[in-house]
Amino acid sequence: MTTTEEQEDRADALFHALADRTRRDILRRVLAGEHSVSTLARGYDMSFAAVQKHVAVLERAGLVSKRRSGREALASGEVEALRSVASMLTELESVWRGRIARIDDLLAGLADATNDAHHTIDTTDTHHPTQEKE
Amino acid sequence: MTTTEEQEDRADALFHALADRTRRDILRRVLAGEHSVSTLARGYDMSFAAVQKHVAVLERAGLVSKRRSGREALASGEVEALRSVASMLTELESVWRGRIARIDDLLAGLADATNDAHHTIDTTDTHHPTQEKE
DNA sequence: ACAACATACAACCGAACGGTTGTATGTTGT
DNA sequence: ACAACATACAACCGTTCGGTTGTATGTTGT
Repeated sequence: MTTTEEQEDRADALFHALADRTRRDILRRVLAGEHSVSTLARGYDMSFAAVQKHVAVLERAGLVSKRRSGREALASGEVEALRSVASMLTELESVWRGRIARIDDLLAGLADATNDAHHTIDTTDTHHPTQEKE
Repeated sequence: MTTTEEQEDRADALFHALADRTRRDILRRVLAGEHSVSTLARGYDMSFAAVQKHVAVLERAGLVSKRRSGREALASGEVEALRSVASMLTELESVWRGRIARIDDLLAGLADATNDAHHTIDTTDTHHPTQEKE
C-alpha cells in the first residue's frame, strides 16, 4: 500500500515539475510526439545541459519517459501522470464540495441532537497530517 | 486580452503554490471552510510567520482569498482557481490527443500527395514560445 | 486602560533551484 | 580510424525558497 508520505512526495515532484514554463513547454512538445533531447534543446535559448536537466526533472516526476535509440535519448510525455495530477485537483475540489455537505450535517445535528456522544462540530477538526500538540 | 506571458506567469504561480505539501494542506482546510491564519498556524509544527507566508503564496496565486473580520484574517479557498489549473492540464492532455490526429494527417498526406505545397511533416514544428534562431 | 491576541513585515540564514562551463563516454557517418 | 554528434554528469554561481526571530500596529475582552 502506498503511504500518504509517498503520495505527498509524488505530488511535490509533479507540481514542482509543472511549475516552470520551460518544462511545461517541453512537456507539450513531448506529449505531441517523441523528441530527442538535442532536438528539444535546439528550441530554447539556453544550454543543452540546462534543457537536459529540465527533462530529468520531468522524468523524475514521471511526466516523461525516455528510451534509447542509438546515441539519442527519445523523450515522450506520459499522459497517465498528467491525469493523476488532474485527479489530485479533483480530490481537492471534492473537499470544497464537502463544505456544503458539512453544513448539512451541522443542520441535521442541530435538528436531531439524539446522536452518540458529543460532536463538537466546530469545523476545525478534520484531516491534518501534522501534529496537534496537547 | 490576456497575453501568453501573463498566462504563463499565472501558471507558474499556481503550480508553484501547489508544489508544497504544507500549502496543499492549508488549501484543503480553507476549501473545507473559512479559517483564520492563527487557527491554521496552530495546526502545523512551524512558526506563525511561516504559515502566514504560505497563505500569502496561495493568495498571490489566487488559490485563496482573505477577508478581514476584526483582528482576524479569514482565509477561504477559491475553487475557481483550482478549476483553472485543471483546465490547464486538460489543455495539455488535448495536445497529447492531437498526437493521434497528427498521425492521421500524416497517413492522409501519404495516401493523398495531391495536397498544396510541401508539408515537411516531421512533427518538430508546432507551437514554441521561445526563439528559433537561424 | 491595558494585557493578550492576531496580523503584517523586515532581516537574516541554509538549502534548493535554474542556469553556466567543462569533461568524459558512447555512437555514427564517411 | 576518426571527427562530429548526443548524452551524462560534476562543479560552480547567483537567486529564490522555506524557514527563523524580532518588531510594529491594530483589535478585543475585562
